[in-house]
Amino acid sequence: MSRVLEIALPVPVPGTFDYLPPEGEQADDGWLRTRVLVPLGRRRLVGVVLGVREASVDPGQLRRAERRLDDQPLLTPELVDSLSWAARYYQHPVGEVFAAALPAALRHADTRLPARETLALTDAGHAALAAKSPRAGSAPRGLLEALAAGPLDAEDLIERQPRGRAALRSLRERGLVASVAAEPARPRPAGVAGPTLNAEQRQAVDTVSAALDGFHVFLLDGVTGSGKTEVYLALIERVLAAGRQALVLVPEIGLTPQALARYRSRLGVPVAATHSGLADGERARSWLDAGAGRAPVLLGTRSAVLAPLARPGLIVVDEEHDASYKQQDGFRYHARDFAAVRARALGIPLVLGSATPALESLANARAGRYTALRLAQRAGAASAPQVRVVDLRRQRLVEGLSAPLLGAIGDTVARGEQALVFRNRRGFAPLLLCHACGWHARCPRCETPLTLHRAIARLRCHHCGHAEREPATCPDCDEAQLLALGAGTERLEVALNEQFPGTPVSRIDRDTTRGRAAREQRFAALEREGPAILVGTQMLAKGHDLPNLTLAAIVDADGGLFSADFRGAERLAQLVIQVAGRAGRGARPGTVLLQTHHPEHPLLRRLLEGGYHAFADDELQQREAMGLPPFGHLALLRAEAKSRDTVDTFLAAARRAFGTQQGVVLRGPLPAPMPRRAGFVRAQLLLESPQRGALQAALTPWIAAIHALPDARRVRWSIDVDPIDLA
DNA sequence: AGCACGCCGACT
DNA sequence: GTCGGCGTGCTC
Repeated sequence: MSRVLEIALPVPVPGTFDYLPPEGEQADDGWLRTRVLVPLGRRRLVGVVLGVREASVDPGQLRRAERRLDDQPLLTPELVDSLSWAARYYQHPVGEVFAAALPAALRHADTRLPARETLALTDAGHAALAAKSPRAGSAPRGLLEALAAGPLDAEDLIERQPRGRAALRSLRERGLVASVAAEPARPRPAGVAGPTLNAEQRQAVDTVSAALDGFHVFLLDGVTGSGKTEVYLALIERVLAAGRQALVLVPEIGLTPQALARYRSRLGVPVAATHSGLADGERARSWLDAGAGRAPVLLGTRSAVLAPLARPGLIVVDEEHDASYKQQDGFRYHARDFAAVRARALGIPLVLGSATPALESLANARAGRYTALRLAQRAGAASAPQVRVVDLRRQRLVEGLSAPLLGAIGDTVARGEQALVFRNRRGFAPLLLCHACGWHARCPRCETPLTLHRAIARLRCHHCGHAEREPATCPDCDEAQLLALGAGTERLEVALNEQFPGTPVSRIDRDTTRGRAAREQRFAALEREGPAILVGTQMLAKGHDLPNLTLAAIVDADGGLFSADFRGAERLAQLVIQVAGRAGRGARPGTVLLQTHHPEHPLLRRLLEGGYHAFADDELQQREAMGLPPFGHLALLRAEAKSRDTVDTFLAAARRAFGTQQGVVLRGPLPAPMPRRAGFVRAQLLLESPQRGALQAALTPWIAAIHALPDARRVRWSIDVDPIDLA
């Protein structure tokens, strides 16, 4: 009778591995939820101890763990349970799920976390402050002033000030600031009081506050500008007052320095953050602080939902409809859905906020599983924007822009206001065509048309990154006349510059604006500017408030109306409402123009006449009739390989392994919407069931069988439970 | 995923 | 005669 450690290891095989404890040590409960270093084959890996139990095989077969890496459990029992559940639900190897939950800095044995450093003014620093030495308003000055009240944590200090890291380096070099042994000054300044809540906001806060002691999901369904964040802040204050923690999830694009600063200044407590802009060590520190209860608030993007919480009190998912909550590779979890699982396990409320809730969430609210809280009033003076449709049929167009649209932009800038032109396509033109022979530029690896980027004279594949020079003549027939068809954001920028000479045109897309900081800078500049035109992609639809923006235009709504994907219409409706929300946030009313060849399309009419909820009613009916989410449940088995045959053989074998299952329909092999990508051939099988339980029951043995298929090793395959698109 | 083992082609 | 190609199999 020897007890063994059950360990989750980052290898793509289902299940855990058993190890004996190191020589001379006992496998007792003290090992639970710690990280250990173990040998696996020729390698040494870091794993997490999920259990301690009697050996299920002959202990003589087992190897010994090398050593433990943590004195204390790193995860909470609830997190281990929830992640184990997620591994089963999403059909992903449990070791990889735990590896995904650990911050990168903790996935290796040689972890050395940056020590916490407390900084204080030196005598020279005090003197400089008194002598008003760094210029008022400069970043170094800001840091000195912050330190005047007492020593502060280094990272905390840096985040209080734009360009804080560079400023701190210079202060250190000049000997004005130094590391000290003291604790950071506490208590920090009390939170700044927020605006008085309106009746709707108060009602929402009261309703959730009355339910802080148990699991409940609230859908905070509030129009853009209705002040959802104020509701979150008021709730978090109550949770903090009760000595508990709050976890706040925001979309990838939403975790701006401003947003973070707002939470920090309003709550007056340390707010730990996790986002892609942070160094690994800092992310790990936030994660550990949350798990140890040192961080009262954890604010982060998708993966923050995988963090441990020592004293959980509330989870908030802002903009819960946002697609960035779904992980699209590896462990394909949905952070909003996993937040619900954790809130239930933790016995705490979950608040989902959105102006355009996902149809899943609306259906849950309608079925009574969630409690809907409505915020219908725009806060302050802002009034709802007016939406107008521009019928594109038989219109003369300038690079896709109609006369009414150009007229509206002209009027807007003439009034000294700003206009936003939204086009979901980067580059100059999505197609380069030979007028003489019909040749068009295609990606050799994906077989899709290449996008022309004229400014850099290159053709680029937006699916795999392939790039080549823009040809001067047709490679097939040598004809000089190549036509650039269609208009992306780059071409719109050129056209708008020609149409509105003298008005600054600013393009905001992945090509012009890489990274969070660049985006913020662009927006910050526009916040102060007078008349301007912004052209760009999705990036424009959210984020920064631009008070002087009064016109928003959607150049092409037809893509969403006739999308191959079942979520196309939902995405378009969300985009229209979100873009509309960007116009007229200040005192002036906003207008939204929507260009389409199908002004009579029923979904568009419903959206414009009845609003998002009327649209959602119709769309939900259609989904129900078609057995699609949220009424039907889906899982997608994707496969790709260098040769078509390999993919087909694998999917045929997977299909046979499935057989037939009660209440689950298997469709396919279907060609993927992108049948070739980066030199790989792709295809997929789709499982559908009206019952989540039936789908799960069928999936578990099937995935086990697929792991055992010899053909599975010849392809790259993955399973996507609850896919958000079929691409 | 790594990392081995293993059996067939062009090279010092 | 070897170096190395990637098919096959395993990892407590």
